[in-house]
Amino acid sequence: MGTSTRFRERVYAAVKRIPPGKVCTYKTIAQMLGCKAYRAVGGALRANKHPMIIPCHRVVCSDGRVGGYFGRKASAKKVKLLKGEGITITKGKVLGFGGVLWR
DNA sequence: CGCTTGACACCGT
DNA sequence: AACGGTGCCAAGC
Repeated sequence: MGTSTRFRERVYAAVKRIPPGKVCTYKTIAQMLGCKAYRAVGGALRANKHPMIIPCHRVVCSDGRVGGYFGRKASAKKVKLLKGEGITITKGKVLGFGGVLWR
């Protein structure tokens, strides 16, 4: 494992609870942790070395845009993973965002 | 200990 | 709708 911090572990714990076919936002994760560190949440996910265990592809932007993946602003891989769970992405945004939003 | 960097969010224009 | 500036906060140097 890479550098382990309490903050990151809290982020990972929250992300692991997102069920397949649903998405959550960086903002919501931060709120669950009791803070507004939206960007720090992205930073924690960027450090995630176990995407198969921590489903970070289910974390998207608050306006429905897919957001980044593995340090990149955009990723076809992230879109593919989401589509594989039944989520439709149109023009880089989650279709029916409110309906697939978890929590 | 201080400055910079983000896988973001929000507001004004 | 699309930019651009500002704010949030952990991590890295």
